[in-house]
Amino acid sequence: MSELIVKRTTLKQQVYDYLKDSILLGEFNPGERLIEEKIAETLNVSRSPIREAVRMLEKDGLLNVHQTGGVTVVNPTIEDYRSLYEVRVEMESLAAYFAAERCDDSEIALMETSIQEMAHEISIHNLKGLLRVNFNFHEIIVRASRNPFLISMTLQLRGINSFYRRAIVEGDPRNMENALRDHEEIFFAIRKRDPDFARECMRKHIEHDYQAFMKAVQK
Amino acid sequence: MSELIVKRTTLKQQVYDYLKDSILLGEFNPGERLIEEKIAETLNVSRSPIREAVRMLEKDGLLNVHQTGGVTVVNPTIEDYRSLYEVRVEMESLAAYFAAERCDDSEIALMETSIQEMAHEISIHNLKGLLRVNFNFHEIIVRASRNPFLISMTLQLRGINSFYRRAIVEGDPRNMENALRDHEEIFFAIRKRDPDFARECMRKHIEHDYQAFMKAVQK
DNA sequence: CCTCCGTCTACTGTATACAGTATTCTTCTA
DNA sequence: TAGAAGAATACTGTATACAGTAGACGGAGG
Repeated sequence: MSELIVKRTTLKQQVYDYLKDSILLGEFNPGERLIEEKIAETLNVSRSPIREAVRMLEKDGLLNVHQTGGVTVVNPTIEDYRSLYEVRVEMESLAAYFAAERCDDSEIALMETSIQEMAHEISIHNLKGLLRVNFNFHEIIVRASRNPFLISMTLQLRGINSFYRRAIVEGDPRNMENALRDHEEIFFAIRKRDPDFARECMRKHIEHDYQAFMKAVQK
Repeated sequence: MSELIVKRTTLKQQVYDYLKDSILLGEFNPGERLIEEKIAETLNVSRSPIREAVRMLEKDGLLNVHQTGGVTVVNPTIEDYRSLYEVRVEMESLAAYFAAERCDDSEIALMETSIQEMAHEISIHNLKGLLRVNFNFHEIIVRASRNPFLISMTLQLRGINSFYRRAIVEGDPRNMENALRDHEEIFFAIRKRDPDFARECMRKHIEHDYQAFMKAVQK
């Protein structure tokens, strides 16, 4: 019975998920070359689904194509991150604006829960949990924007952005306390249904994040 | 000798280009299902490169996956276009802002040329040329933003947006005259190196475009 | 006439095979 | 010892083969 459900996914999707997770969790080093045959062997699948997954990750901006064929894990420069944040600050601020206009009560409840969870993770110094719950808060807001393009593009940027992200937390514990305060502020603005204020709060928050990120990466 | 250059492209890339053009030029109808074997036969290639091209177009948002497998050409609703413009207005305005800060003289010259070409295409009522040169102007500005993420995402949105675009021109010839005036205004702002003004001009322009688009699509 | 069930077909998902080209390694020469 | 040429190897790009499944079609039972 549950087998029927299990079988409802394709190998190419599983490979895609596996590779994406591996890249984002740092199990492949930035700049490292990916060999189709090796992955095929590791996962016990043929190269066909792998090639398709690779093409998708390429479009996600997580893999670079070598002109001669073959792909490497993306290795963003400081300059790339500057560009990324230039766009991210605009997109997520816009998302906060729309979220304040459009989100429903259940989403507001989710945000509140997320903030509580974040406080908890901070108190127990759980790095992995912090990263997860932080991502989660932003995702709730972005999805509350009700704009599929904004959602997919923001999440794509977030993916690329999550490379050295753990360094932010490790670099200075107070970063996350500040982030929590930012989140609360954003949450209040959205709950008050004040789009412009929500937008400004988010803008400030992403700029804080940018500064923390840059400080953490300078190493 | 030139053969060496010619051979520097893969079938999957050619298939990708072919399918993308076909979709954007309306040679496949929105919602139409694409059959791998048919395309393979048409292009005299195997299904392998086609499958990879399809995965890329899927990520571009030009093909939808059917849960049972198989893909259909995307068929955006009015609501989708509203979402699209919500994002596009923000991204392209931001691009204009950065372009005013960062573009060099050669890019300014390109913009000027593009405007002249547009005036010419209007005077000879060349629909296809108009679409091309209009796209071209926006592309110059977006690239002048020097932000790779902004560039790729904006061009992606533009791709999806180019579906019913010809209807704008066909609907009312004055739309393009207005667009030309908008372009001039944007150009002056960028040449004056006035980022904020460039941003506002672009914002107004995209909003005009949105109105013209919606009016044209209501049919 | 409808609908339920089976078969048949068309298509996708995945594996495998093969050719061609980078890349690496080796060996020879200056 | 450095550098170049050539062979061996490692990968990719593409084609083909095969299995499984969804949907179409058609016939039997109500």
